[in-house]
Amino acid sequence: MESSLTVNGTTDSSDAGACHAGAMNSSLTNLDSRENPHVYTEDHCSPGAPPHVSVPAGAPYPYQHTIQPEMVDPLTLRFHCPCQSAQCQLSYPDYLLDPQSSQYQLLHGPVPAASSSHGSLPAPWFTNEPVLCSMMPGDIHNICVPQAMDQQQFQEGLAEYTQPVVCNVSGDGQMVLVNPSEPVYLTLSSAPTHREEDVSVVWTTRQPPHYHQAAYTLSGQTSNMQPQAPPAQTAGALCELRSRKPCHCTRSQCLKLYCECFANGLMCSNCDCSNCHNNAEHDTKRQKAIKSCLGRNPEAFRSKIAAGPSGEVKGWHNKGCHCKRSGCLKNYCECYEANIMCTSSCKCVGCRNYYFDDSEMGPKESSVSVEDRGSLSVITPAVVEAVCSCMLVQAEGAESGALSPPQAERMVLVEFGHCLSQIVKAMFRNNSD
DNA sequence: GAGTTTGAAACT
DNA sequence: CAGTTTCAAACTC
Repeated sequence: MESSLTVNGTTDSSDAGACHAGAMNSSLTNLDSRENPHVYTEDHCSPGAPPHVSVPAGAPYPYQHTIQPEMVDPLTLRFHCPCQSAQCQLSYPDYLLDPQSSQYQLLHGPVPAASSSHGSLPAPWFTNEPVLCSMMPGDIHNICVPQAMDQQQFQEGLAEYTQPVVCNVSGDGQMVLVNPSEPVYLTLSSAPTHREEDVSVVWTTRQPPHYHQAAYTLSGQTSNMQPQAPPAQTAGALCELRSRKPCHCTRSQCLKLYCECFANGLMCSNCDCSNCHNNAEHDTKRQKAIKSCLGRNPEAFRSKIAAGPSGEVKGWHNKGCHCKRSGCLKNYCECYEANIMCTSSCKCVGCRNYYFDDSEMGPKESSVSVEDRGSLSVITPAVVEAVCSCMLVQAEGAESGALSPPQAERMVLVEFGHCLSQIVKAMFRNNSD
């Protein structure tokens, strides 16, 4: 998962030095789950990518801070320490880490829902990575509960988890901590997000007196997360989701990725589909279909749109589009539809959906000659930021190593050379396509 | 609303 | 992995 937060505790001071090629080639990402899952640093190699660790957890370290709720950036859902130090290393608070005293734990590794006896829980929808603030709004379906499950099913299902789940939810800054060892019946309410047709999810409970769940809202004007009283119940609906457009499938039984509901990890509800099997009544078949899709592509249910450089939703298409006739200027194009520009990952023909310095222009307004596209599609804002980050890492490394200014300058320039080399290679690849 | 176009997903 | 078919959404009239 190209998630934003990661976690590990490997001592690896070479990470920073290893920044250049990896960051440029993989274009931001690479979750780096290693031994100690509890500490992470901001990643300066690849904006939007998971931070990784260069100092072991528990080691005395002046820049190590504990995550506080107010550190969550309401827009990016990432943690930002107020110390602003490039070397800052954040660790999860004790209440999330201590399995003895805490009702919460971080969830690591695949959720064992696949072994669920009744098979009702959506194992493939759960991320394989730690989920606390590591998910983008578009990933909300990763923690969705099948909407047709009744209370008993839901409780039975959750009871099978041995670890509580810490869920980060919605682009509105909602975060929910759920303890499945004392499961409660969750309901969901929705709120409008950046796209009118999208709906983000807010988990709430029916307020059992002892429920171990906390919902926090980051209101627009305040940076402090305050416990939020559960909103009014949305009786019945366990899962309201983004992209709640009804599908019109006729032949796929809504059990293939052609079906947008299925592709979003949703059961069909109020759709115009025929012969639909994407519902609780056909759960066995549905689970089989999910497995089948994951067999073909383990990332099948992940959002195709990666986060942008600062973690915002707008970023780039993971696989890239393959448009041939639309010029990537119609909604047939997945990039255009997501209001993002095509990148070097795309294999489109005659693309006109790319960035040109028309400043405020988005992908749907900008224009530039097709000939320039090869280079422009390589030097995306993400790449520029990645280059800057890599150079910054070198500068910081030089600083911490007490190198002389000329030596530091040299390190930075060498790094820049590495990055430039990668960019040029990418341009040639692009132009030769 | 019917028919056409389009490109992703699925299949071979 | 490339080519073909299937599919459903987007688009046009």
